[in-house]
Amino acid sequence: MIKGDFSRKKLTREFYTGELIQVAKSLLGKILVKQDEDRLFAGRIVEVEAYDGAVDEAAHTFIGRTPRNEIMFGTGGFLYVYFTYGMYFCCNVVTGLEGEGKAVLLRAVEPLTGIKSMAENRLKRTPVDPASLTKKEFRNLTSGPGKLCQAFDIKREHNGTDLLGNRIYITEGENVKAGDIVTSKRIGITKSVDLPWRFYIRNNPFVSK
DNA sequence: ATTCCGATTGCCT
DNA sequence: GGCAATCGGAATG
Repeated sequence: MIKGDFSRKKLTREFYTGELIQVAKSLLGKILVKQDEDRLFAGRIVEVEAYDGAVDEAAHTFIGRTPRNEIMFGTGGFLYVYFTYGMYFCCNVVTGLEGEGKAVLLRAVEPLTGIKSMAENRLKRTPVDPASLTKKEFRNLTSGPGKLCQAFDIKREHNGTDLLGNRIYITEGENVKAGDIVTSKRIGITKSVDLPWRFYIRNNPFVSK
């Protein structure tokens, strides 16, 4: 359905510079695309979390500007990629304006294109026959922030990527009905734990946990 | 220089 | 459900 479909419109700078929570919810159902030299990856965004350095102790920007969070303090529409737990990467969509320090963590996507490559990246062996994956293995390709970055091969070098460029970008997708968006507390954090800033598509099998 | 610990995952009981 | 893996960023000495 999406494979080979380049007709969908890219999200604009105006979209990304909008209000954090609005952007976070609106990202659900959109298509994350990564075009490598030899491979194309695409997945439908099904789970996100919002982070806001102005009020949110869990945000990397809460402590003020550092070399690490420089991209997150920039203007909306750039990718903030960070390394965590000594072995994983997580990627965020920066939102708002220069200096605000707001971003949306991409927590899970539903694989659409490049599934064979995603499986090879996740299982760390090659070749992999996608048809041989069990339902559980298939779900496990992109059902978490570290998993989706490994599947898409998103790493340190992609920090700061302009989402209006041609390497990594997000396009329009299928509309998600408001009633299908679930709001909850965020996962895996120890500060500002009560902010209801996790959003996901109801009953989607790729949503983490 | 040293210490602490994390926006995670996978394996073990 | 518990916990180890693994390392870089930030704080502290």
